[in-house]
Amino acid sequence: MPYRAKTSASAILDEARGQLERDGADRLSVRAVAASLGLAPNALYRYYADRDALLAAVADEGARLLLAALEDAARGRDGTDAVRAVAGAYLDFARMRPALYGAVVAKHAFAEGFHPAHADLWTFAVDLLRGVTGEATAAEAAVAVWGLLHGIAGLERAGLFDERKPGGGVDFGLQALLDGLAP
Amino acid sequence: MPYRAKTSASAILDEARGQLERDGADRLSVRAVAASLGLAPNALYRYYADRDALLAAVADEGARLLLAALEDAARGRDGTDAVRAVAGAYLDFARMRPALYGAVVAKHAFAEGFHPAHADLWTFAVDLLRGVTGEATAAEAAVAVWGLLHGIAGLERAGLFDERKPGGGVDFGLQALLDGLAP
DNA sequence: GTCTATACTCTGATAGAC
DNA sequence: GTCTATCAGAGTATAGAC
Repeated sequence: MPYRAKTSASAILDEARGQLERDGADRLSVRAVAASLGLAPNALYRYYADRDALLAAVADEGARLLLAALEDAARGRDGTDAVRAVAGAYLDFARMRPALYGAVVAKHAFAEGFHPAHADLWTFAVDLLRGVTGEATAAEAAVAVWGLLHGIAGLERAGLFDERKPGGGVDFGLQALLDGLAP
Repeated sequence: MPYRAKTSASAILDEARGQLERDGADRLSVRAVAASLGLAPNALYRYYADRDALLAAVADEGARLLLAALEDAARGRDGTDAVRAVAGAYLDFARMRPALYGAVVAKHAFAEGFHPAHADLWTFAVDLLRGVTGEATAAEAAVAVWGLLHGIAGLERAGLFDERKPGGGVDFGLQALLDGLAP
């Protein structure tokens, strides 16, 4: 074996995630990742088919990290308390790791192929809302709550609240939605 | 005047919007737009400083089109009826013109510089919700409703609902939120 | 003042040698 | 599994034709 492995899929993934979080998803470059690892410009193609595959792997890793943060927030709570705590953790994640969050919820993040971590996120959300609405409408409620959080995060990132920030707009909306969802 | 103008800012904008809606924002190329207009690869730089400026112009145009669609939907209605009609029009716009919608709500769409069309969208949303909640909490309610719609649109685009579609998840969430907002 | 020609750098990607 | 070499395409800067 004239050429021994100098890297690994996980080392590449770590470096790619770092660059994505630092510079944004748009500027994630296969070549830059390779250079940071001391490799030839195309060495990564042994591990990931193309740039999109690398991005998808970063997104899956991000979904795992997000789920872990949400589970932490929910531990020891239930009902609307749990939802409120999870909502805070969700928005914190979106605020503190915007590029990684963007990759998690990017176009086709859920649909394309099989993404176990994304499926786990969805299962977690439905389980969480089951404690508020009961079994019958848990899925619909999960869509609503997740939608509200995702939307708030997106509008925040787009800068809608920069100057005309309505104090506590997030809590207000979540409270109203939980009121409306109460059985 | 030895050289008559072969193009104009609005012709460039139209062609750019067409290519963005056809191929997606990622693949909007200054060179391709120039080629479609029969110009040299870099002729557009007389009209737009760089690719980002062109993209911002397309986003502003998109915000104008979205606002027009929402105003159409609201005409002749008020209260929760108006909100429901506008919500339908909003999601239709996001579904039928996904790339343009994405440009309207993209990162820094609202914050960076002065975007009159985006400000008009925000004003419209607050006016709309004032008819439901009254003056005191109209802004917070607008954040909540817009957030819900934006989030649902984003999760739809990401493919969350592709196979486990909860029937009428959107209507369910909007209804719950309106219930919670009712004074 | 408007467009063309040219060139530079960076990107993703492929082919084939070792 | 990694390398070198190479390609096509992108954004963009500059110089100059008219």
